[in-house]
Amino acid sequence: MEHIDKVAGTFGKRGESGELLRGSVSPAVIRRLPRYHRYLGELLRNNRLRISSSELSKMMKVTASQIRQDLNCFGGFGQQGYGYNVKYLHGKISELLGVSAGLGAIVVGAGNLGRALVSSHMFERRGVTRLALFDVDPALIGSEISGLSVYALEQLESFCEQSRPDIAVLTTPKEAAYEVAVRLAKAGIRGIWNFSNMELHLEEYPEVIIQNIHLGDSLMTLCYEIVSSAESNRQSDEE
Amino acid sequence: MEHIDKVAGTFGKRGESGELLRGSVSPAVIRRLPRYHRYLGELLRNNRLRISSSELSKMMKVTASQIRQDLNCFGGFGQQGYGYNVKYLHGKISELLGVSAGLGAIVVGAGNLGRALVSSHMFERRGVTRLALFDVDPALIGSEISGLSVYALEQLESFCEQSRPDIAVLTTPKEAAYEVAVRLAKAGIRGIWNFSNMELHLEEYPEVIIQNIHLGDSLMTLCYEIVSSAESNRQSDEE
DNA sequence: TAGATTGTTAATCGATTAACAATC
DNA sequence: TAGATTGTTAATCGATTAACAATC
Repeated sequence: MEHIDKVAGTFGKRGESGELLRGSVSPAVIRRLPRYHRYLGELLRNNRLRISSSELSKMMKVTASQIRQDLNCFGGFGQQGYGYNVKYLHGKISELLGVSAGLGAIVVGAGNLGRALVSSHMFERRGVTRLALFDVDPALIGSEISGLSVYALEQLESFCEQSRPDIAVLTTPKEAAYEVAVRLAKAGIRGIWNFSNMELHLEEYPEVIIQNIHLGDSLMTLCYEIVSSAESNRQSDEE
Repeated sequence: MEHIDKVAGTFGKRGESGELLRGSVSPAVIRRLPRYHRYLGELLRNNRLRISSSELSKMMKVTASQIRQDLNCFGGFGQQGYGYNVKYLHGKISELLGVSAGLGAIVVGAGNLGRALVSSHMFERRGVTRLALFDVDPALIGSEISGLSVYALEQLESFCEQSRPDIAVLTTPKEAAYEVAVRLAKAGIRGIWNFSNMELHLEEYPEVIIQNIHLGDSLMTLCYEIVSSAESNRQSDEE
């Protein structure tokens, strides 16, 4: 493994303080990072020591060129003639994705979706600590879901002041979403993972990073493709 | 409204049998359609009769050019000097997205996420009928969730033969996903909305459309951005 | 008609792929 | 060393934006 230590010491686009530079990387590349992370995690579990961009490209159904190009945005993670050390590369991408950053998350809205998300291993598996849930329903407040307390929404600010969560998962009805988002922003939240069906854009708080998720949009593109494929079949039948 | 009837009769890229052509439209455009649909639905609820690409562009934070370019892939839905008729355009996009196609969906896996999805209004709101759930847990089989029966997974094939669902929402554990997907493909499903954490690619059944959803990936890009913004703050502090 | 706004072409920008020199 | 495979530059492709003629 000594060659990897050498690589790590020699290459890599780093800031003065040694961390990896992320600033100027294109969104397209960033969106692909979690997928690399997943595949490398799988290889790691299978005890693979090394992988070449060409073998990985076959597994992931992307070009080897893209893999090399993407990884190189963050530094030279591989080695000519050898490929990539799976453990090392997985670790580097983990680092990029903040797996070791110790982020904490709260879930606002303890309905079906809130429960489903908080009950999954999604957070812990990615190094994110689940801290608490919040809801307005008196029947839920004070109860426990998946080992976490459900607090009253009024307690949001005091909780944030004490526990400084980084991420808020928003699963409230869309009517409440904007108000809650502003309260979260004021309370110093750093990112909002928004599943409420209201698209959020907090112009007043540009420092808060928002991911608007619309599961319905994804269902609709699936429907589009189903209906379109039916149509093209019908058309080729007619020919 | 007569001008719109005229537009509808005069323009539009249509096949011989009159339906809208979808075949050659770029994926980037298709992914944006559901968002147009949402914003137009909102305008419709607010009783707006017409909208120009430039006003819509301000609402949606995209360029007016992109809106016109996108909509024109499917035909001339607007009118020079007037803009777009909200109801007409919303209807056209609904049609494109298959809202009126009468698709039916089953949910395989009645865990937290399966329940959450099936309990939302997501399907009916988009013209998709929820038909049933399937699970292997004897405690769930025979019960009802959100007004739908939970069947044993063994009944999948017989149910599909009878009710011909178009879409299967897959929320099984990842170990089961591939086998279930193949069974669904054999049973004639047309699309799989895959939330299991296994990426599906059914090479043997290219006619089956698969949408692999990885919520964890989206969480990770949020983490990436949070950690990166912290880093760039730190760096500018140092200067 | 005059003003507005689309539809559409051309120009720009960004992302992907190909190719190959560097190098392990 | 020879073979393999990266890192990186150049070429291609696709998507976005700008501009304006067509036209309602």
